[in-house]
Amino acid sequence: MILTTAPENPGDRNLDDAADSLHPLIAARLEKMEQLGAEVPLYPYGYARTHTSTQVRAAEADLVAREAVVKYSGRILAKRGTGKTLFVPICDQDGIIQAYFRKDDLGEDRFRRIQKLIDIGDWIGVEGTLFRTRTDELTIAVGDFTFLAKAIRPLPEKYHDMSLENKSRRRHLDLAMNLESRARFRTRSAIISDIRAFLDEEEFLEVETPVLQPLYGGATARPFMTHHNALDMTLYMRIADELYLKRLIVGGLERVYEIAKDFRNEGMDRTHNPEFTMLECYAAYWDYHDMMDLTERLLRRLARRFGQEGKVNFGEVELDFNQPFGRVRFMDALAEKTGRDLMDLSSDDLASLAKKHGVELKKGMGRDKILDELFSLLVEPELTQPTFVMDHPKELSPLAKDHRETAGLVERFELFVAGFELVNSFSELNDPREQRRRFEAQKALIGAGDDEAQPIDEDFLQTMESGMPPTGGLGLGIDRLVMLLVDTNNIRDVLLFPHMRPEDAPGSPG
RNA sequence: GGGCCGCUAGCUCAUCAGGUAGAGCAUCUCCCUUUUAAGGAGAGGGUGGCUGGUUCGAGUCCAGCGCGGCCUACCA
Repeated sequence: MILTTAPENPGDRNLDDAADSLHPLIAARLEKMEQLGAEVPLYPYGYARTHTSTQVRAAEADLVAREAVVKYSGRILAKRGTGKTLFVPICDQDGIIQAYFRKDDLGEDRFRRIQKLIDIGDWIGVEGTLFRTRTDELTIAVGDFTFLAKAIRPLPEKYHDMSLENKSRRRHLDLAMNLESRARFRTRSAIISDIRAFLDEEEFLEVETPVLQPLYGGATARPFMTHHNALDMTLYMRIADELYLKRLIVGGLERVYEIAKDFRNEGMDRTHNPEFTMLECYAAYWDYHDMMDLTERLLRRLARRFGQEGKVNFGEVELDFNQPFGRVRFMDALAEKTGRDLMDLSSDDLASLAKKHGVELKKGMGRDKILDELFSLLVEPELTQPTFVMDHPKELSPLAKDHRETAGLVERFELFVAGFELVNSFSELNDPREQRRRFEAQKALIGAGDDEAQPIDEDFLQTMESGMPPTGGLGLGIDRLVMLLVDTNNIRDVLLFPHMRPEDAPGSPG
């Protein structure tokens, strides 16, 4: 819901015009703003604060002893008046410090200004000395104050939580009202910084590759399409960084990584957003065993920094990253669940077995796809503690290298935690002839109606023909990692601006 | 995509059985010089998501649509 009776976007409307159509709450604030403007600048250019809330609290003893005047600033969260005094909690980035305004100290005019013209939601700077109230609340006794900015719209109610929808749609209000929401997003930022620090220590080079690509690849997903006007050509938003990062390996950059948005034109739910953040990293001379080692060290470090000594509470379970991660071969796990070695099964027998276990068989489903479905159904839900699933069927992994011992498999692993896939990695395929065959097989899948299969990328094949060293590669979903570490099961809690459907019905006038 | 639930004041929510709407916070007026979900007295504020239907009468019953939440299936 919105305050004004007409357009949702405040930018669509000149708030000074058509006052009769304004919401009364906004009209009242505009009126006060006018009065206030006659007394003080409405939009000053800065404020020279001396202390943040954290610094005030840290230095309290010294500041009180010296009777020092501090200058502190933030947003007004509430006003509690007793006629000739006023208590005002003021929130800055880190926390809240209460200010105490007293008529006798400020004089008639200035006290009326804070009492009548300045609203909850406004920004203000206060200067004064510190004291503790009767109820032991650290407080600034205000000697003077400076108006910093006006809020024309009211803040949400302070006592009840906003709905998840409102938090997601109006993140500025969520952040304004909920310090724990700010903390969650700071944790996200700290996690990403720490991943960068780790990879930098491991001598990986951070790079940037194109978001707009003439051809998409590196994952199985439907892309977003867009159009370049000057070139009059279709471009795709990337679904993965993989093919470009491998070009850099071919070029001789031995360890590269990118943390960036990928875009997949698929369903949305509490674990999927159309754009999401992915870490991909590639190391020359490494295989997937080396990547498992890297993964384990990275996640253990993060769990020690952001969890409790390497353990992470997630919902009802405690995830332990201190122990060596579990390892299970893809086919072994399936064999254990079904009591049969599925490698030797005929396609018909496999299909009927899958059906028995509740797999929905669709047209164009190859046997490896069926195996994948079976695995999702039977094995994944039970993979709570960090577990590497290794050595997948070939068809599902068109960019992974053949297994060095077992025909029909590739050297790949996925790391599962709390039942969902966090990391996907392989010994990268670097034989251009084999890569071409894999692309041909994908093309056949597209022909058979699989709209997630990858198109043939001639430019990439040509790159690989220049010679690619043995390489290990890895992709890690950052959003899901953050969800694990901050203990939430909804991706909207870890995305500042998750994609939301428009509130207005489509086609309504702008 | 499927199932279930929801949409009422700026925010969070009530409204039993169909008789055209209430509370707390916020806003406005008044009282109160250490409050903290401040308190007290009063006032204003509503296209009950949208569109249709049933009915003398619909926030309430029915249908369609929109948006959201949870569960479920799939791509990270």
